[in-house]
Amino acid sequence: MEPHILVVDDDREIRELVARHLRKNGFQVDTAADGLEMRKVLKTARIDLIVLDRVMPGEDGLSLCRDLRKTSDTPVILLTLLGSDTDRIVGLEVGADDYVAKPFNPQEIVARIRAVLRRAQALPPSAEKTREHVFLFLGWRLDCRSRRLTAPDGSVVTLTDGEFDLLQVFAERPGIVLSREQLLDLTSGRQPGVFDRSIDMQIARLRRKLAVYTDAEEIIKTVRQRGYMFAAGVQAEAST
Amino acid sequence: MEPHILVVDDDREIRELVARHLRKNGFQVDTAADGLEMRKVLKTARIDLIVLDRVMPGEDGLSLCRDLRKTSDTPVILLTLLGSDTDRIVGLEVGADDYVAKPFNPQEIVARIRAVLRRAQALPPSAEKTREHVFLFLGWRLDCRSRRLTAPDGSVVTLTDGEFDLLQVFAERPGIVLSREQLLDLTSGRQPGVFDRSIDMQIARLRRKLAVYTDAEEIIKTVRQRGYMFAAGVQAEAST
DNA sequence: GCCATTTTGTAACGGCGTGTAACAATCTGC
DNA sequence: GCAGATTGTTACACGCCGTTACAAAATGGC
Repeated sequence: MEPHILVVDDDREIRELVARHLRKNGFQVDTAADGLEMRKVLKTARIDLIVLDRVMPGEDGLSLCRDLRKTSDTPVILLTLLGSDTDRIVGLEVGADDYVAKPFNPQEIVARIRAVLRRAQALPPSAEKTREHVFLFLGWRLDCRSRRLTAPDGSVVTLTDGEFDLLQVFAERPGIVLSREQLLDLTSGRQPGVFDRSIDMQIARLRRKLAVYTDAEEIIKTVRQRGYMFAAGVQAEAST
Repeated sequence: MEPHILVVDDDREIRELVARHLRKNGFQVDTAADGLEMRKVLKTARIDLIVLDRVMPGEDGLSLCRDLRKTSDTPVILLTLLGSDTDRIVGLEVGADDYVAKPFNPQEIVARIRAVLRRAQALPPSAEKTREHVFLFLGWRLDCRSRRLTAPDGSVVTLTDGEFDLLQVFAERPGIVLSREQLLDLTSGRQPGVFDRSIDMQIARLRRKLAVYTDAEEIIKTVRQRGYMFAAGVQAEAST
């Protein structure tokens, strides 16, 4: 019962290099040169994990991954060129489970594959998934696990922990005016000596991210003298 | 039903200044010049909150506060001289609910008193307190809300979020060997692209704080090739 | 409507936490 | 003991976030 790995890369040399290393470490390996071949393999074989080159001619690894996620939970590890920060972020936003930066250490790939696989089967039914929620409002989508926020037009921003906490607090209380003090309490940002104007900054930063698509004040309204209010009708969804 | 505030300060001028401002804002105010008077007042009157000068001749505000915490939950606001960082930390470690730096704006005191009172009665029964736990092991004491760790000799260190999460994960699983990977998963530090050696760093930093009293390896043992293990018998306590 | 005052928004700075890389120390098996 | 692997440690860099200071906007009195 060795795990079956599918390596997708247009560069034949890298493909074979990776495949060889994986076989040497006890994996069953298939390869594919592009998205077409990949889908063909996926139809005929049981694949436990896909190693996917980030940049390929024709269908890019990123869009392949995003596409895959619509229909399948098969873990994906991205091969990205430089571990540049933008690459990292984009990789996550597309639903990859991990990534390895090229040039890579073969052992690293093996280690990451093992880690992802172990984790994937560690929570197979839906144990930890119970608390995974998605908030929807005005066409926006907030994924609580990845802390990614998707605008109605599909563009994505990743929130920091603080921004996320704040937005979640709001999303759980639409139409309620929350004072700065309440917001501090609710976001666990409450520590003695912290003054409530710092909430303003978090609000501003959050609004800046929301503003990539909408006028942010439509979503988080400021209520003079009293605080802020989340203005959108929200529905929460369990994501399983 | 105005709230009753007790102002404790050896400096008569400041005491009266504060008291006057508080009365002007609708509070009932008592005053005391030292710890003796304070205790006398506390025996005879219902006091909702204590404003306590940090530095006083004789019994210091800090030790008064620490002492108070052993028998009472009455909120305490410390008046500390400069808002120096050490002061802030020490204040928290002693169980104060907030502090105000001198020289202070009278409005600020009022605002902070209101905030602390509102919070105190916002969770009066034990609503949020259910999750408040204290872990005890080998004479150590870990308060989960304040993230303060008290050594058997009474010395206190404040843990960062990461250090706390790690220690809690351990404390919940005494005698179990946890791999780096598990630790990453359990401490929510798990993000794609993070390698497991970073756990070593957290362990090291945590050990450094534990080492103020014990040989840290006695508490967090390293199990070669497999990970780390919490070595102390633990009991958890609800702190209410 | 205008001006003084209060309230909120924002840009810039700095501190703190923490991941990474590089190196030192330690352990294991021969 | 010695080589190689594993773990500990130091130094550094980067990101998040609280603060400060100032600009913009709203409010109220006239």
